[in-house]
Amino acid sequence: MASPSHDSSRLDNTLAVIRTLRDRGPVARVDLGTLNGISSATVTSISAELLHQGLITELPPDTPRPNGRGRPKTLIQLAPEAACVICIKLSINELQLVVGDYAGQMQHSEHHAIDTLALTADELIALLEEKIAEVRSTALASHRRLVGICLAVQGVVSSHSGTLIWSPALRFRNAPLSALLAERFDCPVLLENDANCIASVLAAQPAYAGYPNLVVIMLGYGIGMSVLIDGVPFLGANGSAAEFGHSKYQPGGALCACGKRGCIEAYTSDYALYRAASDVIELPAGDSAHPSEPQMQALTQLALQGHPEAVRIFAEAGRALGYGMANLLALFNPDLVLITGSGVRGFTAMHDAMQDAISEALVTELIGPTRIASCPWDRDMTCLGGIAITLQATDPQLLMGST
Amino acid sequence: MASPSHDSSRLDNTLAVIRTLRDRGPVARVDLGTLNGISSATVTSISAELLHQGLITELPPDTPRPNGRGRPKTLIQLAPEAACVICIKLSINELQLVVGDYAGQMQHSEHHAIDTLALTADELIALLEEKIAEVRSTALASHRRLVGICLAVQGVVSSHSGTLIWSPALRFRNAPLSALLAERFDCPVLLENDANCIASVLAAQPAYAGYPNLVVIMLGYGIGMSVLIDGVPFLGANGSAAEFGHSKYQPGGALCACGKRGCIEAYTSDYALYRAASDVIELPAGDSAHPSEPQMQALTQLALQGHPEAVRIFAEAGRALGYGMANLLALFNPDLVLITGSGVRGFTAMHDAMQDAISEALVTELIGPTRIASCPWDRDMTCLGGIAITLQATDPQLLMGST
DNA sequence: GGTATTTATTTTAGTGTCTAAATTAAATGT
DNA sequence: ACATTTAATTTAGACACTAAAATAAATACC
Repeated sequence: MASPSHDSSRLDNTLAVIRTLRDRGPVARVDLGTLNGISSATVTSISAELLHQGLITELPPDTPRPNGRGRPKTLIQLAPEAACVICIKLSINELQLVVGDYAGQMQHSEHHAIDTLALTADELIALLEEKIAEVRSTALASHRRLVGICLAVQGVVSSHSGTLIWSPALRFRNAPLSALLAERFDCPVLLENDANCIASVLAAQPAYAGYPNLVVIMLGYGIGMSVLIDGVPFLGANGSAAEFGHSKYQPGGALCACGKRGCIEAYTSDYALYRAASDVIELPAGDSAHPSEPQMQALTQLALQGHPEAVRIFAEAGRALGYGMANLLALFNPDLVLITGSGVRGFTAMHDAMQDAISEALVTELIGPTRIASCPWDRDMTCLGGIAITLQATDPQLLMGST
Repeated sequence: MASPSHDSSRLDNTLAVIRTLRDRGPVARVDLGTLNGISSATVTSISAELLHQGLITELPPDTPRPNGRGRPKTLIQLAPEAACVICIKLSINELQLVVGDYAGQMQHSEHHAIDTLALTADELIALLEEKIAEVRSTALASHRRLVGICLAVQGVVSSHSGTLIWSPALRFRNAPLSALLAERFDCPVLLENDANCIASVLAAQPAYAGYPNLVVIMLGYGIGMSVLIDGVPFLGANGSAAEFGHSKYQPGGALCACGKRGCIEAYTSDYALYRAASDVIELPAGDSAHPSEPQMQALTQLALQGHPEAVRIFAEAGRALGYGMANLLALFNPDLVLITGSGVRGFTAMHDAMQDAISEALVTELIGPTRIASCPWDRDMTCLGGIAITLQATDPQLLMGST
């Protein structure tokens, strides 16, 4: 219950300094002090230590910087080569591998088209081992060590235990991925939900700072969500919190990929939209259960141009989204809901029906002050987020280890 | 973003000691050390200070206690008279006033039958001022000072700003209650949701320890909920989070007291059950929009005894509750859901339909490890919780003030 | 009954971390 | 050249914690 503090303040302050440097690039010692509420004497002491460990470097004093009167600031920055992490994004039919440096920047990225639904658990592990080993050997040429690996997976994961519980990209379930890879590569392997990775990146952006309760909804092949409370993803008991896509719109309603009926996802996801449309509209050929990006763009265009059936389908999707959102507002009362993911392409066509549904569902007192906004989709955000999360998680060990 | 620690560890440790004493009664210094992970030298130092301030006392050494070998433990305990708090529970047609001592025990309790729905905001404030003033004068005869007042209200409150946003017990809205009373009585006035008060009490019970993500649902005239994450109520942006009663079961469904349709409350609350029943069953006379406890008990008896219409109505309520619960499981993934409130009297009659609805709504992966249990209803829990919350909130000032 | 043993509490000595203030460093302005 | 400004470092001191030693207060055993 109660569990107070020993003297962990040096570690806390060091981590805060590193985090500030990672979030904002080169910063001077004075500013590190004011930003983190510590004296510059302490910053001097901390940075001396980090300099000694090779985790940071001073920028050469001749670097162009805004000068005024007085002694110029000496900016310090994280040493990119001090460490690296590998992030693997696993989504339906695609594997993305990315190398991030100690400053959190993406150094290398590669995509592989994989028939993920055909893989067994063992085949997936073998594939991951192979790809990671390749990427690692090149990464280690320019970085001192590999401090962590992140698996960013669409679906339900138990971050704490490192077990993949269920993913729409895979046929098998309950696979303890982290443990096996951690042993093979001798470093921590984090298993993260893709939406949490994306949300972490968005939350760090200045535009979305100052929203302590942030909900991020990802529209796409499925519907993902992340709830950040003071910047920390809310995970729940076993990591399967924030499964917005499978919260209910209509008991006994449309069939969802999960096998149940009436989920928001069964109305608002790519496959749901395409399924509803292919009955009544002539659309590009292809796998209608797993519509491709061009297929979805064609459908979305129809809706945006006013095709009556397409308009109706997107409105119904928006209505389901709105009812789901009403539950979010009632239960989480967030400061901000951000809607992103590849499915934002059609958000304009859903927006009005969504707003109407929210007003229909909730009295104004319960809608509260929540701001709802959409946000352009950048496919690399997942891995950037995975890198940031992994570096932050492994920093304590890195600091302790090199003492 | 980042905001690390100064040297607040003395305050933290002192608060932890006080909290342990409040939760567990008299404890020896050694045990305070091990329970809180601090050395007993530190406990000696902290308790010397608290003794000096008169906030704790040592128990006389002859007090009967389990003896073994070695020097006997000297138990210390909070001094009840060091301070007091007043907690007022405002619910429909009733006002309860309670005085709590510094050890968190209830010292005095009184109930007043009030036609709350007839009150204007000004009349409520006047009434509260009068009642609080009375109770305070007697409380101050035996306690050194009044450190805080707690208003535990059924409905939506903004704890941070001290504004009552909406309550089913009152006709007016958006009343800044805390500020006015705080000025009048010259002490902090906390505004809390009644469900959060109850949940805090339950979470402190040993039986429910070890559930970091705890959801408490209160069935009764309305439906309340509290989400505790590591023992702390989740409030959201303006305090109106956890409005489970107004999350949706059926778009366009039954009419709710809030004016919208399809809320869980419109199926599962006392008034909803009684409304559904009074159409088809002969029931005791009375205000069917605000059924009394005897009225509800009569109806519940019918369902438990197998009256077909009553059974059907409770099953439908259970189904709505189950669908709502499914959303909770998907979105919060709690370790434990506790169902309490006066409405637990009918929980047995809802249980099976609730479980069926959950299975119908969610795949097992998303139901996860959550345990669902009911818990007997004790009407005094609200004020006990309000006292505990208020003491905990005001302890820092009390410590700083008397330095 | 006296002494050893056990356990609780307090005292002592020492460490780590922080800050304010003083000092040093490195620029610009006049 | 020298005053001014701002940054970074050094110094001196305060606080809080812990481990270990000392003290206190009981029981156990002979």
